[in-house]
Amino acid sequence: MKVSAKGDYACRALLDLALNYDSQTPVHITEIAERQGIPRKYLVQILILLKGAGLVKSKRGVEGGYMLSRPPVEITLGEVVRLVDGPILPLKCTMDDESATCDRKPICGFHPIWESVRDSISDIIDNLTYEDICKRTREKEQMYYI
Amino acid sequence: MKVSAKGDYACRALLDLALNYDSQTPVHITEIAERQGIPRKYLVQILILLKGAGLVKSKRGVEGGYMLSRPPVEITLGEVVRLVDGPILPLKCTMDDESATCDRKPICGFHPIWESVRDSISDIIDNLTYEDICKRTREKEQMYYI
DNA sequence: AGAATCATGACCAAGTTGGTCAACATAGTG
DNA sequence: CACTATGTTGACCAACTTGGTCATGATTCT
Repeated sequence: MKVSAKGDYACRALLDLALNYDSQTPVHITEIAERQGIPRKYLVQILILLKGAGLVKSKRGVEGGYMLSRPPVEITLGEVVRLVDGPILPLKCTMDDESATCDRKPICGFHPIWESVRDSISDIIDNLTYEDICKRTREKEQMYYI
Repeated sequence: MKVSAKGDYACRALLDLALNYDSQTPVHITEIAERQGIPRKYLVQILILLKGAGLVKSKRGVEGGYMLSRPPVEITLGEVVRLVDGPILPLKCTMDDESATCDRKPICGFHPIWESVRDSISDIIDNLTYEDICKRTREKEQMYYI
């Protein structure tokens, strides 16, 4: 698996929005950027990508900003990572893409190994929703401030 | 985790040598390259890297070539992948490197998540030796030829 | 109208990837 | 010794990716 800086930024930006989900008011980019330590101009691109995928929606104008378009419980970490950074474990051998299957597949001893690696990653990130992550974050914040 | 083409080549080249380990004779580059479908000139660099790490040893001259410097049971897949492609899950957040720890670590909800992903990958590849992989490969070859 | 904000596309420097090529060193053979 | 097959090394390179910046629009609210 690879999680690029961009992927990390996307995950954190979504967490920021998820923590704000209940208020039903948009958060604007500058706030997210400052709170999460993400370059503002770069964050713009990332949010546009997330919007294109239907994860967030935006509101223009003075009181504008971004908000989650689905409740946090319906967004998994795996969805976000795959959207931004592409397939988990991008090795020709393991791509399900019919065009790129490697011809050694039937005799390649590594094939089932890479698949099991990929599956064990998926198990974790596909079963983790932003609700879980919010909960963890709030717990951590509490511990930190007491 | 990321497994580049180079990493894949290294894994396969070592498998080729591991399958030949019992004969105690060196295999030369061209053979490995042809059997595994690796560009010959590129394979040279990879083998030099593996030699530098003490995984293989070489013999020059007419009957020269490469051979494993340790029995297959003492080489894990994790060792190879980390050597060629660097740390599993290279995200600042998860680097144990003391210089690069992210300052949000104590409150970052993602930190433990990435760590558990990394650990579950390590569990698989660090407990898999080239002896296991040889065995799997031989079984597959049998099935294929019958 | 004007201010605040999102939207879009062009651009860019630096690093990584996946190689190739030429020249040299060494070991075995006749 | 000379020759040849092989390993060794280092320079080089094109293409792509990463992680951004910048200028300019387009909306929306007041």
